[in-house]
Amino acid sequence: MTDSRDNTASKILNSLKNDIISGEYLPKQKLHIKTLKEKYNVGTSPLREALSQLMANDLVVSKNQRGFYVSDISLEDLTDIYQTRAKIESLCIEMSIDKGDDYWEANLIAASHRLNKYSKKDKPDTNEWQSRHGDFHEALVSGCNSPRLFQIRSSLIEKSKRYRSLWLKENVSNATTLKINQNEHAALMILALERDKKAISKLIEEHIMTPVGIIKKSLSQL
Amino acid sequence: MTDSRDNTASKILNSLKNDIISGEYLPKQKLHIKTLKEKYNVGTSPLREALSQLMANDLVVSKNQRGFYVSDISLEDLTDIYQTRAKIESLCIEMSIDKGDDYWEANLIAASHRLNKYSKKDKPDTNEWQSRHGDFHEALVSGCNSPRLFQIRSSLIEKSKRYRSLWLKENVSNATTLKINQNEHAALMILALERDKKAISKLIEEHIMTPVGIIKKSLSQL
DNA sequence: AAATTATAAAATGTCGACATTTAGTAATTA
DNA sequence: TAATTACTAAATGTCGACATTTTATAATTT
Repeated sequence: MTDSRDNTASKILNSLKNDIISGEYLPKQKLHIKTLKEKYNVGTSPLREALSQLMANDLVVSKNQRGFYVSDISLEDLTDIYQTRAKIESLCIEMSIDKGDDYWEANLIAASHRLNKYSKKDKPDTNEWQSRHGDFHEALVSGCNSPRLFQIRSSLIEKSKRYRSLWLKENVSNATTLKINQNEHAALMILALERDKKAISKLIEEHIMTPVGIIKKSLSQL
Repeated sequence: MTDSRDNTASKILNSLKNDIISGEYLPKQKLHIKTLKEKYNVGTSPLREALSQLMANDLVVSKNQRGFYVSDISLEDLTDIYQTRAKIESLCIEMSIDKGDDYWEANLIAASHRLNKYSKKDKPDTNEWQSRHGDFHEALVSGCNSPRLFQIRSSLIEKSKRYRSLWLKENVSNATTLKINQNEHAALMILALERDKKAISKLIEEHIMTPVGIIKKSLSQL
């Protein structure tokens, strides 16, 4: 992943981004230049270049002469992110249904099967489940074939992951996530194969909004 | 706009962005560090920080040890940008219709009036018309009230402006732009006030896609 | 002459230093 | 004691220098 042919700024960008998304740095936390330089073993320039890119991604904010901070979160933003994400996902799926071919269908069925099997496991590994879960949803939208829309989707997922991470930090167990919507996934696949745009739009929006209530509750008591 | 309390990187970012969007720097054109430093009278660090942010905005790309380039354009990307933009705009308007109140309606009527009046003028100034045109479309979506969706919308508009600029560069006259869709705007307003989501979605998507054919033709013969 | 190699020039990306601004602490005053 | 001021320490943002890589040019070889 981190090609040695990449420059320092690119390499450090990923580390920093992951550390912010995973919640290692908390919202509003100051990102001291000196500390980061030592932690990631880099000089000033590449570090600031990475931070500049994160600013453009809304993960970092900066005030002149007062340095960089992890961007703040809020209940309003949580709702806005997830709602927007739901609408975009719905859009992607509708376009998938319009354009998706046999390969899209086959790939979707396969991804669904992999997720289903793993969901029924006794002691499922969270990372593996999340990976399969992500793959399933990607299979759903993969027929849409719009790079720009995908980019928007990815960027929103990144931002929502931040909220999810912060929530997971509070709740050690995440059995909730795994159980909440097992049958919804099956329903989504069926509706996709039936090319029922209206029904699948409704369902996917609800599906994506499901965690919001839980995260909201957890977050508001901090 | 360019606050003196901003740092050098922020100030130069806007100039650079505008120069790329307006087509002063052409697609694939190399952005020599030394040249830019002299042109904008800045040092290495803030310049590279600005370029880093533009990378995150997809206006600039970079290869390690081979510097920065204005990101390329293509017919496929042109179509993708405008199509995505059309879908997003449609989404914004639908949400506007759901949430828009009396103030939204009033503001929309006012913006429509300002655009209409100016469109009937003898010798309209292009900039003034574009300003009023932009205001009208913003009035349409302003009820949607989702910062994140607005941000996506702005970013797409920026990217589409690039194509429009390149096209304008070829076609000195832009009377086309002004005349193409005068009555569509009136229709959009009426449908908005009637809260006819289905009809307005269809119309706005067509409306936004209108320039694509023209730009495509102009661009493909370069 | 075409292709390869060697050499020179130019450009990139990184670093550490420095001036300037901000934040923190102690001293002063009311 | 609380509030204001003066001072010190820390941190930021910018610059120019330097090592490394790439590109362009000339020389060599087949």
